[in-house]
Amino acid sequence: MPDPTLRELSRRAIRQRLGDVAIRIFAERGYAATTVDEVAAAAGISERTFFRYFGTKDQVLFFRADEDTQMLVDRLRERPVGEAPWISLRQIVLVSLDLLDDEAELERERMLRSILNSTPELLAHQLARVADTQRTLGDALWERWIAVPGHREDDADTRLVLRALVGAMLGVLTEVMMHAEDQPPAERRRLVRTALDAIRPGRVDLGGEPDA
Amino acid sequence: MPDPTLRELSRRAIRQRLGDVAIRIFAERGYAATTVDEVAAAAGISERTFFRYFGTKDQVLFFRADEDTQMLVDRLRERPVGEAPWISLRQIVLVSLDLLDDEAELERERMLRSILNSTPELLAHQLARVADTQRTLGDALWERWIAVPGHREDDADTRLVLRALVGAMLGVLTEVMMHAEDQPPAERRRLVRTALDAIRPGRVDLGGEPDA
DNA sequence: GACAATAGTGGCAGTCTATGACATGAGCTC
DNA sequence: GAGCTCATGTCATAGACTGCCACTATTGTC
Repeated sequence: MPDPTLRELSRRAIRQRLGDVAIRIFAERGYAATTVDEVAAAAGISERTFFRYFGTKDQVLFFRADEDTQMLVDRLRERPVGEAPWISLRQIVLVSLDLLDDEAELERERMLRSILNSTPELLAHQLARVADTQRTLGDALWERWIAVPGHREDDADTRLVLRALVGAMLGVLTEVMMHAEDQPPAERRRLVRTALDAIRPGRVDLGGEPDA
Repeated sequence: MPDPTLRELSRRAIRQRLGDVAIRIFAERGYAATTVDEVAAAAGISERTFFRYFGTKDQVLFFRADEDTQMLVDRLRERPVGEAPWISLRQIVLVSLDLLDDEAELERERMLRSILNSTPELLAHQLARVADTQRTLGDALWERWIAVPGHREDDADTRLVLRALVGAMLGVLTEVMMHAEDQPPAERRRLVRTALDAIRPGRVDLGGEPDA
């Protein structure tokens, strides 16, 4: 990022501000009961301009999550080539949970979850996003897999298994985030770690049984 | 059903007709490009009345799927008590695939899939529905499990495993339906059967390794 | 620094989904 | 058939979006 031009800075700032304002108002008065106009006004812009930043009312709640997905993929790419897939996954997930150590971030996550849980339409959107993350991470894992000498590009079975691995991991993550939402960050981290270890794959080349 | 009163008959007929008309028009002209008013008019009713049959525009595409879920649960309840969960699941899924032998039903499923795949919002709705089916079937499976003498109601591990079983099964089903949509029914049935056998659980009391 | 090209903004009108209120007319109970 | 309930249509309205146009701010060029 060489040139954070003034326009670009302003754009990011307004996006951020809209995101913060929206999540707070939605949490207070409810998602359906809040109009886009109210959110825009609270952020100091017109309704028309809101829709130039976010295509729809709900996107204002999810743009941060898009960044999270990208962060997971980036971190995955930073892991050493040849590391067993399950180990890589476990690592990047546990690191990303550290975000919740930040008090403000934790509070934000709480509000977001309460909004999502009380609006079926948003929950559906969330599921679609998880499915998307699963696909993206699965592809990235596969790219890394076939980059290892000796691994074949036509190993369809393993490709499927890798997708399943991501699915299992995200499944655990969602389960814990949904059903242990009141637990402190440390406890949630422990739960995730325990669950991940419980379902680790049998195949050693995938990262199973590292201590056997 | 003792008394299919005239009103009730009419209501069902109109619902059915709306569903058929809507899916056809959406497939022809696109979901977003078609207004509710057009669908209602094509079915011979007013827009206002459409919303008395379906709360939202997209519900007209999913009410049949709701019936399918109910059918799965009903069929599960008809299986002998004490049958291993995985066997029961495999059975009811394979039987339900027979629906696609009906030419009209197959064509309908094709149109529906094409509409869903070209509208992210509908795909999200679909995912939410699958999640819901998973919960419902998981609960039903659990009810049957604890009805067996010797099985304990506080066996949280097994309860989780049962949910995971349903998740795995629905995962396979969705995967095949999405990625083998052009295959004839017999081939799809074969794929599902193969995949289900490949991922059957290890624990014998769940229905794994029946032929070992 | 002046200038033109480019991009962001608000206001306005209009479409579409969805809902409440009301009147009318069909079916249902006795 | 009288009285009742329920379904429907019409009308009006809120709220999410979108296209259009005029206006202002920023950028790049000389």
